[in-house]
Amino acid sequence: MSELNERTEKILRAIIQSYIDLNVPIGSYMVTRRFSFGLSPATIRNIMAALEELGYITQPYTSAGRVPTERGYKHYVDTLLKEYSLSMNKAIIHELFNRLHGIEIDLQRLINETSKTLSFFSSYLGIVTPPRAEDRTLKHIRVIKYTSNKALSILIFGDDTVKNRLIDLERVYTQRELDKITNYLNISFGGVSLSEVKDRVAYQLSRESIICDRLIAKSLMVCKELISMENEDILMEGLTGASNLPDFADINEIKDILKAIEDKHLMLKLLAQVDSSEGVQVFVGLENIIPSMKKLSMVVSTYTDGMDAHGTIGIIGPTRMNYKELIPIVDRTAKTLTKVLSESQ
Amino acid sequence: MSELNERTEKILRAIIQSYIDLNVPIGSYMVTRRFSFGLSPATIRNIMAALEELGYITQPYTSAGRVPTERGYKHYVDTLLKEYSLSMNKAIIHELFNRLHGIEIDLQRLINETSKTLSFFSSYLGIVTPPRAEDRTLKHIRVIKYTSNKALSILIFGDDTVKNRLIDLERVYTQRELDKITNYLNISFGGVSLSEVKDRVAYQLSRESIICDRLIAKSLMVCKELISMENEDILMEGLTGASNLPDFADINEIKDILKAIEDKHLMLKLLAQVDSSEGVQVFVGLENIIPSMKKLSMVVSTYTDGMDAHGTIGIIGPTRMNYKELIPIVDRTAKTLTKVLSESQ
DNA sequence: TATTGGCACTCTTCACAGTAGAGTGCTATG
DNA sequence: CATAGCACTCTACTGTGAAGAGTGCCAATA
Repeated sequence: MSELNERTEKILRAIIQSYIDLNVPIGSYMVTRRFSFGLSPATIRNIMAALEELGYITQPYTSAGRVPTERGYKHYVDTLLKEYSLSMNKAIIHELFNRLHGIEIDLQRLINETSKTLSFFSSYLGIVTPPRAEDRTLKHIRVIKYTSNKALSILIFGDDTVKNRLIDLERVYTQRELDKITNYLNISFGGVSLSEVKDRVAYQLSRESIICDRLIAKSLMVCKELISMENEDILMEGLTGASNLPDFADINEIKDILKAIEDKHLMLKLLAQVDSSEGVQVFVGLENIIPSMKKLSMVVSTYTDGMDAHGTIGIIGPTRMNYKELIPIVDRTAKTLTKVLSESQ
Repeated sequence: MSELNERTEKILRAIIQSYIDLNVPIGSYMVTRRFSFGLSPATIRNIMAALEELGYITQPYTSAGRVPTERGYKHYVDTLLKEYSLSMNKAIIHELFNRLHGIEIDLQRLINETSKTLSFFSSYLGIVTPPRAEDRTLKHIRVIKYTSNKALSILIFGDDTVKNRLIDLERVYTQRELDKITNYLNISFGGVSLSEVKDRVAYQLSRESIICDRLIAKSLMVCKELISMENEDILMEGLTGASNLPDFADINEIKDILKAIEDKHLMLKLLAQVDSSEGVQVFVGLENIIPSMKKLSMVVSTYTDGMDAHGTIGIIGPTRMNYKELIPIVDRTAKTLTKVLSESQ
């Protein structure tokens, strides 16, 4: 509660919530009309002056209403997250579940649908990253002869998704040899997480001069190549209704978001900030990461695939988005996604 | 040349090109200043009145300059496509090639990069569809035992891309049986296009009661399932610089494009119009397909993957986009893509 | 001492009017 | 047939003034 007493706190929240609802500078009279604090506008005025002094709100110009500052939003969001008595409309919960249920089979589609759903409920940009490749475990590896100098390699992951690639061989191998490679790889790396595999391959390759077994060396090279293809960090977004919202009447906000979408690297940089152990996290004002995103905020949470890997979901919207409504939505979506994925195991 | 004589034609083109350049209603005086026709404004005025009569241009209000109508644009584009003396900046050709060269390996990335490139050069929405799955030929099929009731099926296509999926088996098969299935499928469908495979599977399944060979029936079922997964029509887009362009100062145009992106179905409906045998095609005013896209146009062309399959690339932008510049860009991009794909075979 | 009503003041927003300018159509003329 | 001239139209811009929302301060009050 820091430097604010309960009443001041309440009024700050009233101002911020009003501003979020109306998108208009909030004056003292406005506050008394919308909330029944049993206080006169004059009193509110005094408190507002104090809140301005403390940097929570500000006036766009002399004798205008007050608008929350970044600090104000941060404080507001903090109290929201602390209380966490955020309730949700039953209908929304239901709709949410329905949207994600029944497409467990295809992770890609599920991720896609999730981003659309987030976007649909928020009217802003929905972002979803797939479960981090590095966390996924390898279940089974197979290398099959294809042509004389090409082999088809297949990775099956813990969640039964499959990745594969044709790899070039520098000499002719028999299927028998390939089976030996396969065998070795499965024994070494079956059930191991990709990041672990990476480390082990690097270590073993460094020792390889001692072992001197050509086939095993080759196996490791194959493995290295296979894993390297897992680095791509796909990232889905949706901007479904963003264009409808009056919020975005200011064209520059749309431009800012579009600019963000353009550059996946920026996005990843943004998501790198997310702590996977916590629940919902809110980042108000993204300018410390991307200068042009000064007036944008991000609400994120993490989910797991029911195994070991976790991914990130969230939304990006204007700083003055409706946190009260959106925090539970992101929270719920993350939980629903985790549930759906766990069940499909 | 229809109802217009050469001089009138020239002036119509001057007006449209000026409007595209300046985005401002074009008056008679303006035309004489920007082009040296050796005619006075008064003469131009008479011709303009005639052009308005014919429906090629219109006045936003009494005594304003003229603006092209949809009909005007169509006529303009037709003459552009007929002449086809459209030249391109060497630097752009070079840049274009560089962007697409060297990533032949990964079709997905190539498509992605192409859409970004189109978007980059046009500042509008770039669209690229992958080579039509139905046109692709099947090179090799394999079914591998995975667990007692699951098998891993692998399709290798003519272009060496690989698709796979885990399929459920209703009883336990030995690898020997699966090999037999594999064998049968390869003999039947190796080198055949997917659409052809589809037909044949349907036909053979209808005759299957006669053959009565359980394994073959199962093979066909497997094949059917495998192919059905090929139906997804992925579609990449980019909107890289669109937000920078002054054209889009009108927020509604951005909204229209965003709305289009939202709905892949609409997009596919749009692209269904494209004739794969022709070169560059231009669709002015997309309202007959999607009402909200009245003020948008599409410039498209097709490419092939060096084998039998062809895909579509193009851009969608405001009706008053710079066709003169963008038609060659789309044309060139399609050709570059075809070239890059053919070389990587 | 905290709260409140009253009051003068500030700043934006909106409507309205007036003007400059670009462009037109028409007509008379070379 | 092309053109110069002219009266006319409509927009875009500018400035002004009034309405309104809101403030800060001060004195009165519980």
